[in-house]
Amino acid sequence: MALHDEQGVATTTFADIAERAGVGPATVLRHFPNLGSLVMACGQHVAEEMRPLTPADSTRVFAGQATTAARLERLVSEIDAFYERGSFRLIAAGNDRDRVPELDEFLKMVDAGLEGLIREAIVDDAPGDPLMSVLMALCNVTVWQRLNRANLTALERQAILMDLLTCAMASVRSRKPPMP
Amino acid sequence: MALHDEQGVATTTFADIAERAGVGPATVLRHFPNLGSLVMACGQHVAEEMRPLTPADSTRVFAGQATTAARLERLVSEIDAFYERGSFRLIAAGNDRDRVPELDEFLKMVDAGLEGLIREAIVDDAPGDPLMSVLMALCNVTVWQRLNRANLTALERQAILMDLLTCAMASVRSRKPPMP
DNA sequence: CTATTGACGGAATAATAATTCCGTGAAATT
DNA sequence: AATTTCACGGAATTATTATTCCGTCAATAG
Repeated sequence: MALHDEQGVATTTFADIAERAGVGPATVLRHFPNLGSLVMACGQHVAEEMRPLTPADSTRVFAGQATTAARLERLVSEIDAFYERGSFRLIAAGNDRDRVPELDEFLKMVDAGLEGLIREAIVDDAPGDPLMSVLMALCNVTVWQRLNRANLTALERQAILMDLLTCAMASVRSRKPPMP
Repeated sequence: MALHDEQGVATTTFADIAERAGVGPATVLRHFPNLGSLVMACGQHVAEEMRPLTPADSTRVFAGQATTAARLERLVSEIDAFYERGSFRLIAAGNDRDRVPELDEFLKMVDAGLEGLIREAIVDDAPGDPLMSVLMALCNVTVWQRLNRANLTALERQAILMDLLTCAMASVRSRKPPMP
């Protein structure tokens, strides 16, 4: 995992891993007969450290929040914390996702989990397909990454994202008048 | 360029290129002694097809637009067209940017150009560092990509992005009261 | 105490890709 | 017509990495 963090997944060689682990290359190969199995194994630990968001977090995160705005507020705070934990690895995984199928799987799962949680947050507002796409776009890790690089405190960052999500909801709704 | 589009830059081998070109591997190597020079050469053509935005486009794009809102409107339309032309390759390049220095260079240039044009659009509003970061985040190609995948027309897409940029400006400004 | 098991890892091998070499032939020059 | 030049590309070479092989050793079972 350290090496994958330092130099990326696909560029790390089995020999690199063996050396860092202080064992022979053959030993690494025995435990992980191919890159896929190694990535899967790392994935377990990565997921633990990163704690991806899923609809299962819904009750914990949204407990007692009656309004959509209140839930969005909580959602943003969770997303911020999540990316604080995992943005680095999410981006690294993204770089290699079409070289390593297991990384693609993982990222799809993370994405699906996030989408589910967002749905829970705005469940009152009958989220349509376009709205969800827009919200997912705003909650993307690259957006967070750029916000994070800005000269902003965590609270400012969250406030801005909150504003953007709210704005997105209004914007999409205004363009899709309810069917008569 | 076709092969880079089909299977990515770093995964394409010189032999692949030679075969596709109907020549021997050595011939490709003579013209492009290393991957970097090949990428640079492709970059010329890619840039032509993609026409990255730069502050130089300012006069053409913003001609006669007196208000910030009007300029933003034009900006969004340009960005949308730009990504329509180039999002595919921008993303592919992004995947290999830390394997191929030349791709990194290229993307930095594109980014700088876009940032410059955005600055021109909001020049009236004394753009601060944080605001620019937020706007750049929203104008990121991955955001566009997700909006594009949504069930939206180009005009809807642009309208939403326009709303988001406007909202971002208000949001950042409200959080950074002018110094007394 | 001896036999068995199985993880270990250095070294050999295979696979893939980059890079060099060198003979060939077509075009340009004399 | 003879000579020079030079791009070409098949084949050999090198480099890198994955993968296999097999002898060694420590722990465990009998």
